[in-house]
Amino acid sequence: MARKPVQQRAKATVDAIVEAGFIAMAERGPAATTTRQIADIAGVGVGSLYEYFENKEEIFRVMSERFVADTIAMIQPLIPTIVRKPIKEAVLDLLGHFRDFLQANNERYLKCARYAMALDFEQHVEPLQKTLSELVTQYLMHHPETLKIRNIPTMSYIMINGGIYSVVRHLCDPAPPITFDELAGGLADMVSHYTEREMALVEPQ
Amino acid sequence: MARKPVQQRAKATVDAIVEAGFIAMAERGPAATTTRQIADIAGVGVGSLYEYFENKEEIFRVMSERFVADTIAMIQPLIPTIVRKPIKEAVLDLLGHFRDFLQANNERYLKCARYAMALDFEQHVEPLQKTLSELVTQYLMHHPETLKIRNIPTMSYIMINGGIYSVVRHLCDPAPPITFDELAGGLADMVSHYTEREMALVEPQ
DNA sequence: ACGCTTGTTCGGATTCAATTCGGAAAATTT
DNA sequence: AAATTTTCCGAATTGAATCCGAACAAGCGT
Repeated sequence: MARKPVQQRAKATVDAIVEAGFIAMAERGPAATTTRQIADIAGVGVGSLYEYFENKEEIFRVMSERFVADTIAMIQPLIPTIVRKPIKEAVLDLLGHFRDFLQANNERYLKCARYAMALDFEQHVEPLQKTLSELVTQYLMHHPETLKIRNIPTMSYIMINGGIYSVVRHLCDPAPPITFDELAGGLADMVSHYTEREMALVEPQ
Repeated sequence: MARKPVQQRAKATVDAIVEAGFIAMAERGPAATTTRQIADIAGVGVGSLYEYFENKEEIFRVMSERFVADTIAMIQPLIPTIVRKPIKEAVLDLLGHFRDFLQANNERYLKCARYAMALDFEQHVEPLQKTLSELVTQYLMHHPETLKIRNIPTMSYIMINGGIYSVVRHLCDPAPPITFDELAGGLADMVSHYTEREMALVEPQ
């Protein structure tokens, strides 16, 4: 950000620009949105964009950050409930909330996720990964028997990355080969089967 | 493509442009490559780009298509060998080849995959998905006992999407939290455990 | 080999979006 | 209410993408 807004009026301008960024991106996609469009939607002059943002990229960057922060804020309060559920229900619950979140406001965040996963690829989603890792850790602590599972960091990595991508990809697909419930159920089965099999393998020793 | 090259000379020009596209993309990333750079690397005038490509985007599109086609050509001959192996080895084998393929030529295709997954998101990778689905089908036919598994299309969808993304993401990450071998082993365990657990569940009936 | 048609190359001219800049307007401070 | 700081703006600049028509090369029938 080139300059910090100090007056109330300026803060409103910054908000309007970011908001306009979401609207423009949802309408035409990130590549096709111009600075003039964003400025028009926000109701400010083009020059104003550059008072608070280095360039167009930074507007998208701030949008990504807000998206990730909102996602985390959505997940955090779910954690206490989720960690007490059986594994399969826990996954289904989390995925259901995630889908609703992505689709809210005319899929604002779904479109953003698609973009965030594209350009940044790791930069901004990292805090989200961290939150989900935290969720996994807490889940394991609530289910001590699962602590025997090997390779927990690896499986966590796979499920978080693969899971997020599969869901975003699926929701973006206008003609998906499977339903969302099948996908969610599949991911839940994947986790629960892995857990059960691992525990069965370790038990005999 | 605006026009088809009919003479040999023109075909060479088209090839040089696509080749230059790969080089420029590997050096600076897709967003920072200009038409002039591509033209300079290819050793042609900027105007020549537009003889055979509608616009810069189309150059990237053709690159994506070539990448996917090459990936498929890499996988096809592996199928007969892979389908005869135990599930875990089969996955490890496939992933190893995939990694080597992505990293060849100074990671040319890895950089391309990152981009292909970004903008297109489904358009051009679809043939690859199809090839991998075919591989799964053939694998199942060589291991009839696995046909009892439920939700095969769903699991196939998850493993293909989540697997490709996890691997590409991991290879792009300059400081990955786990090693590639751990990732590959984890994916292989994921598949094999799921398979074993599903077969155990269906057996008793 | 020669003229004619078609295919190819090129780089300057054009278009369009991103970014800059300097001054006007609004808010805040003195 | 003057001075100072903050904010806003849109015309001007910059640079990249794209167009275009002239010049060059290849194929082809005679």
